[in-house]
Amino acid sequence: MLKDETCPVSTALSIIGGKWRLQIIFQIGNEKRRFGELKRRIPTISEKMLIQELKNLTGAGILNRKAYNEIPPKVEYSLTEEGQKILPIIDQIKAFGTELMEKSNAGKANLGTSE
Amino acid sequence: MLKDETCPVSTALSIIGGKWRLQIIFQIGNEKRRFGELKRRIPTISEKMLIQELKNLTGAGILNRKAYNEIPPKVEYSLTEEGQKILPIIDQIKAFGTELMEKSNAGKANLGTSE
DNA sequence: TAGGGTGCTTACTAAAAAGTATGTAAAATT
DNA sequence: AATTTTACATACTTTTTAGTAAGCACCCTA
Repeated sequence: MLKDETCPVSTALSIIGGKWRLQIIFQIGNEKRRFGELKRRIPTISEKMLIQELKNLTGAGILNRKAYNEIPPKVEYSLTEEGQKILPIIDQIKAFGTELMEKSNAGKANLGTSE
Repeated sequence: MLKDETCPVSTALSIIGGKWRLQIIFQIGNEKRRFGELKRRIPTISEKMLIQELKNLTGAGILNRKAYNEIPPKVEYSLTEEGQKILPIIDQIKAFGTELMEKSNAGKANLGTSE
C-alpha cells in the first residue's frame, strides 16, 4: 500500500492506517502503558504485530518509548504531542461507528471486507 | 481483516478502511459523479477496484447509485446522508496529514508501510 | 461493418499485511 | 540448575487486498 507523497490524507493513513494502529493509540490514550499492559488490553493482537506497530509508531514520532534499565525489562509507551492529535480523530470515527451499529440493528447490509 | 462486531471503531473502519474508500468518498463529496468521472479524478485506481468499492459502499448505505436507462450507460453516484457524515472525518484526517507533512519537511522518520 | 463509448464482470496473478511458532537475554527466585 | 519474568527478534506460512488483462452488452457514428 504505497503512499502518495503529495496527499495529506494518504500521508495520515500511512500512520493511522492498518488493523492495529488506532487501537494501540486509543489504548495508550493519555497514559503511560507498558508493553505487557498493552498486550493484555488488546488480547487479540499478536506479539509480533504489537512490537512491530509500537516500533513503527515510535519511529514516526507518534509514541514515546521509555526503557528502564531493569531486569526483567520495563518499557513505557506514551503518546507524543503529535500522537495526541490522533485522539480526536478516533473519537469521531468511533461516533460514526456507533451510529452505524445503531442503524444496522434496523437491518442494513455491511461491506464485503468483513466477510 | 475481520471486524469485531462489538467495536464501533472497527465497525467504522470496515467501511472507511482500505486503500480507496476515503478517496472515493472525498471525490464524490456533495456532488453527483459519474463512473467515468470518478475514474478520471482518481487516475491511479484500477477499474476493478473502483467498481468493487462503489458496489461495497453502495451496499453499505454510503452511496446512492442512480442508473439512467440510456445507451451508452450513464450512472451517477452520490453520498447518502450516512455517507455525508464521513466528510468531516476526512477533513480531520486531512488536517492531521497536512501537519505531518509540514513537520516531515523538518526531517522526521515515516512508517514502514510506505516503503 | 468496423469501431467507439460506457459501465460492468470474471479469471488469474502479485503484493502486502497479518498470524504462528520459536528463540533470546539477564537477573531473581526456588 | 532449572524456572520465571519481560520485552523483543526472526523465519516461515497464511490470509487479505489489490492489480492485470480480457471480455460483454448496447446503440451510435463513420
